[in-house]
Amino acid sequence: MKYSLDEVCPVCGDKVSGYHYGLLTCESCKGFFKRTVQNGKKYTCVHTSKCHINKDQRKGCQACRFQKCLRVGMKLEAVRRDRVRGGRNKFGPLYKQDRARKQRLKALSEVHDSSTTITNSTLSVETTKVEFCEPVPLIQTPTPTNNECYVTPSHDSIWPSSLESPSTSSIMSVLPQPYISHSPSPNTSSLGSTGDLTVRNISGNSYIEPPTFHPPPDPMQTHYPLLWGAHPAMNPTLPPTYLSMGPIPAPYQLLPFSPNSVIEGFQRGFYVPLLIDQLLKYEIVESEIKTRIGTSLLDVTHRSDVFQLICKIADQTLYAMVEWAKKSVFFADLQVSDQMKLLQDSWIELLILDHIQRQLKLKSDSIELVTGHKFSRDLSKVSSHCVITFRILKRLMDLEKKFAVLQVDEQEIACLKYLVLFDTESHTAGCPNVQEKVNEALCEYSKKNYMDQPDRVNKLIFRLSEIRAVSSQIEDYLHYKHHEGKLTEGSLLVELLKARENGP
DNA sequence: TTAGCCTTGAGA
DNA sequence: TCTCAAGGCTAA
Repeated sequence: MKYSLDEVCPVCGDKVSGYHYGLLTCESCKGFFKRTVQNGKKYTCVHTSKCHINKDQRKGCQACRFQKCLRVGMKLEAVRRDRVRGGRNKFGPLYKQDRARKQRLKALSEVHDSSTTITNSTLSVETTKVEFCEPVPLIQTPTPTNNECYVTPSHDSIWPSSLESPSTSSIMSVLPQPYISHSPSPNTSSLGSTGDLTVRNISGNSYIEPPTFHPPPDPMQTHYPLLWGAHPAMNPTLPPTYLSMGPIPAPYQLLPFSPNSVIEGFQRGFYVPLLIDQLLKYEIVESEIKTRIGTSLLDVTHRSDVFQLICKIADQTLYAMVEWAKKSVFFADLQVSDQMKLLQDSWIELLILDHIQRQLKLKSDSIELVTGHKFSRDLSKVSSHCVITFRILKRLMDLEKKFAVLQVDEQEIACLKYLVLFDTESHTAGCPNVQEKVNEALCEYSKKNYMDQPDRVNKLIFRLSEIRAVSSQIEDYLHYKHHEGKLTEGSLLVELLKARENGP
């Protein structure tokens, strides 16, 4: 099988040699993944579990390399327990499907080299191209902490054999896995398993009363002024670039989701566990974001304007997201260092979920941004030179479609956001079992309200691994754009991007 | 330990 | 019979 030259290993960027353990990877990552799983290797990241993996640096950190293998979708269950050689496994149809999809994409990008149409209900229609760029190798500047990750040997695997993997395997890549563990962060909260939360039992399940909100302390503002210290206008030490970008964002307004929403656990005819109701307590007000973006970027007529617009929207959404998180159940009581760690790890995925949520609400034929700008969904109009952008857009739209098919509701989205937010690799002591609690509530919600869809939660959880894969691509793309000088220094987006790269 | 090449064998 | 994704081997 020949693979096109632009096929790169999603783990390290090297040339792919074929499908290995679930996806197209290079020979070395295939071997690395196999060795790791077969021999039950235990790796420790000497930095912050955020080492950037590329062809040159892939040998630098085994822990992060293996993490990335899992993150991009390499499948543990494809490593054979019995080590039998040859033959095919159950992923054959998956590979076939993926191959067909790539063929279609390739055909599309070869045929079309025109532009993406951008329209706005209030603006004149202009044509522009969405930019395409390949990611470049990145330099990681780690700081010392201790994070480890290990796998149990494949002969101890829970899979009965390589050819029979449980249907729940997709969950393994998202929820805390028996295969992977991380040593706790040195900066951990004092909150215990339930801390000062009140646990009450409803229908055999435990739900958590919301903790009282304590504003996080300020010491970290010095290091993360944008993330934790409101707006740069309040802080004259910050670079002036951001200040020139638009109106000063006041603290974001967060409206209660639905003041009288809980009536004995029922909401709009749906049974809603109290925990989910708490997750929905605050929601980001889009009009606020729009207002703060101002009018400077509304007249989008050029491709660079589009990128700037998207960055500005992301930046302002991030401000709102930080405020949302800081007021949210579980999160509010964490130490600031833990809060930041969680946000640093999840902001891209949260942005993706936010974007998908908006598209689900609008049900529009085009992709609609918070500013009202509309983008055609016709990928054939994306320049064929921009392979990465094409792939990101395609994957985002595929994801969105899957959410639409499932008719994912806002309660479920709220749960997914929390699962993403608390998908910490370091298992900080400040947020024990949050994923488990949210997962339980989601299962309960799904069981009660979608009785005809017993595998609905599995499907939802699987979407998270897809979101994670796209976020990884987006992160690489943003690093490239940053390297190119296309991102605004001093913006929250850049701050988070750097924090993710460098660690705290 | 890594990574490139080799061998194997089920399924198309 | 061919393909190709598993595991194995081995030089660096």
